[in-house]
Amino acid sequence: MSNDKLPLSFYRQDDVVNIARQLVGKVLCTRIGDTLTSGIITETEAYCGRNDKACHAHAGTRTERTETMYQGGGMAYIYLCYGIHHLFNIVTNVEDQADAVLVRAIEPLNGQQLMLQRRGSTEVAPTLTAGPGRLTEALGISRGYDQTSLQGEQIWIEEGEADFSDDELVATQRVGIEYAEEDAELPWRFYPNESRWISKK
DNA sequence: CTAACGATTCGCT
DNA sequence: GCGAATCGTTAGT
Repeated sequence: MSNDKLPLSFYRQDDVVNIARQLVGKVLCTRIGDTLTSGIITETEAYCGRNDKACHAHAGTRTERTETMYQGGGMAYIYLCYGIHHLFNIVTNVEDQADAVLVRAIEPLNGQQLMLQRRGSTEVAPTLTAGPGRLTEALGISRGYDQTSLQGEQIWIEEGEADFSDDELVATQRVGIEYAEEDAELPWRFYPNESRWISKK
C-alpha cells in the first residue's frame, strides 16, 4: 500500500465497468475545512455514456449539467439528487466519452468525529456512510466541488490495503434506475461479499 | 415559461 | 413498508 494519489492513467482507462470493480477497496479522502476525512470504498456503480440508458449522458445527451462527464477522466462529477442529496461520481475514460463511477458507500477511516458531527449522529454504524447521499455528507462533499480534480488537495483517492479478487466481489444490478429499461439489469454494481458497509443487500 | 421527475433518506405506522 | 421532503435539471410549449 502507499499513500500516493491514484494517477490520471488509472482514471483514463476505457473500461468503466472494470474501473468501478477496481475502485472497491481504494480509499476516498477529503480535506475540506482543514480536517482529513477518509473511508474505504465499499460499493460502486459504473455508468457508461455511449450505450447506457441509466447514464445522464447517454446517447450523446450533452447539457450544462452533464458537461462534466464529457471532460477527461480524473475529476469529480457531483450533482444534486431529489433536491436534497449530493452524489459523488468519478469521471473516467478520455474526453467526450462521458463515463463515470458512482460511489455508493464507504467504511469510515480517518476523521470519524467530524463525520459524526456533519451527519448529526453519535455512533459509527453503516447509516453514517453507507449510501451515496450519506457518504458525501460525512465527507463534506457538495455540488460546489463539481469538476474538482482528484489530483488536488481537497478530494482524492489512494491505494488501500484491501485488494479484492473477482470472486470476493458481488456484481449485481444498479439501484434506483428502473427507468433505464433493459439496461437496468446490467450487473454494474460492485461490493465485497462480506462487508456490512453497503447501502442495500 | 411550465411542469414532471429523480443514480435518496428519514421518520412514522 | 410507505410517503414526505425539496429543488435543480430537462424537455417540451
